[in-house]
Amino acid sequence: MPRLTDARKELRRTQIAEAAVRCFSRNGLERTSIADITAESGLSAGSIYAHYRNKADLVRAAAREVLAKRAEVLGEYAAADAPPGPDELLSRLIAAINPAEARVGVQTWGEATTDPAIHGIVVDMTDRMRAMLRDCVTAWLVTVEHHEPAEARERAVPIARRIMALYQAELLYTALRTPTEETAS
Amino acid sequence: MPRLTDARKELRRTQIAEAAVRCFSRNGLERTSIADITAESGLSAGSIYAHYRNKADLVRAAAREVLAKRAEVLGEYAAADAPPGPDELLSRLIAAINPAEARVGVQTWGEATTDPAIHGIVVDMTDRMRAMLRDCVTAWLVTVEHHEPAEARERAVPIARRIMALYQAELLYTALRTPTEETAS
DNA sequence: GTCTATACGATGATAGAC
DNA sequence: GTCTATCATCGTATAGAC
Repeated sequence: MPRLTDARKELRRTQIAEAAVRCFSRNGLERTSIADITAESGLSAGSIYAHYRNKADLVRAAAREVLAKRAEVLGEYAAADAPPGPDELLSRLIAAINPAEARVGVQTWGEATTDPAIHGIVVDMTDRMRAMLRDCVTAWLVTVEHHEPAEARERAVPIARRIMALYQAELLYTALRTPTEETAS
Repeated sequence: MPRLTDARKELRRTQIAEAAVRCFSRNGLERTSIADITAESGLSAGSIYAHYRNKADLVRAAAREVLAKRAEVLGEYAAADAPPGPDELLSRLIAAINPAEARVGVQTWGEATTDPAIHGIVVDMTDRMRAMLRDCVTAWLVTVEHHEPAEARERAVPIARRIMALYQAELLYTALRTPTEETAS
């Protein structure tokens, strides 16, 4: 198996997915047509269908990309030497919010209410983020607040849940209050 | 102007809108076709278009209905003699959440990120709910906590904002964790 | 792998009878 | 006002050349 070819293939896939995300951010998941994505990516319909089975497949990939990027930011904080406290953690998460991705994120929530595939992705990513937040808070409770590890792990759960909730609300706020940017051309 | 006729007309409108909400709850805003709504309401396409200019108009009406119902529940608490504290207030709001309406609510968030009309409705209703929460908390601060009215009004703002955020997160949680009910037939 | 051109299906909306 | 039947449009997906 030629790995180089695989790498190029994957590169094209993300190129298409990123163009799709820009379209979604502007026009929404369903209102975006394949024609819109061809215009945004510079590729053709045939090329897109060579990389994705159908539109739903592309939407799933785009959803994963957006949510994974959010989780990634969080992962960096979790691995930091000096774990930030709950307030600081929330502040940093909020500061890292990108308006365009926030819009697609909220659109993903809406789609998840009816589409099982998207639902799975959203629930999975949300659970993963919450687990990372819990680990982050646990580390803070132990290192800075000098709690016992067992007790810290226990107390971290509701705190992480609260941070997640406030973060989601802020994401919604950003998605609704930030004007859609025009096409960069 | 015959008022009776107007009343009947309005009744039909809500009948259609309620059928639409049930469809939206199952299949989403965009995936629901006019045919779906005719099946659910028992009416015909022609009849629906006699009451709504187009599908977007119907979606707007449905969005308003769902959000207004949520605001209505809150209004009752605000008018109560013994104003509930922040925690109690949030608990009651959460207890009043209806899974089907939660799903449609989250769908409207997604739609609001790209549709100006829906955006206006959502922002308007959110602001209105937050204002009611603020009044509710203010009343509690004055009556139960014996704060000065002026100070209470000041301190109520961030508290109301926090309640709203946690409520929205809970709404999302319900929308995603509650299975879609089958068609009642 | 990528393009152009096209087939096919779905859906929003309308016309006209009752 | 409500129905049935129909139209026109749009968008996904494919076929076939390069």
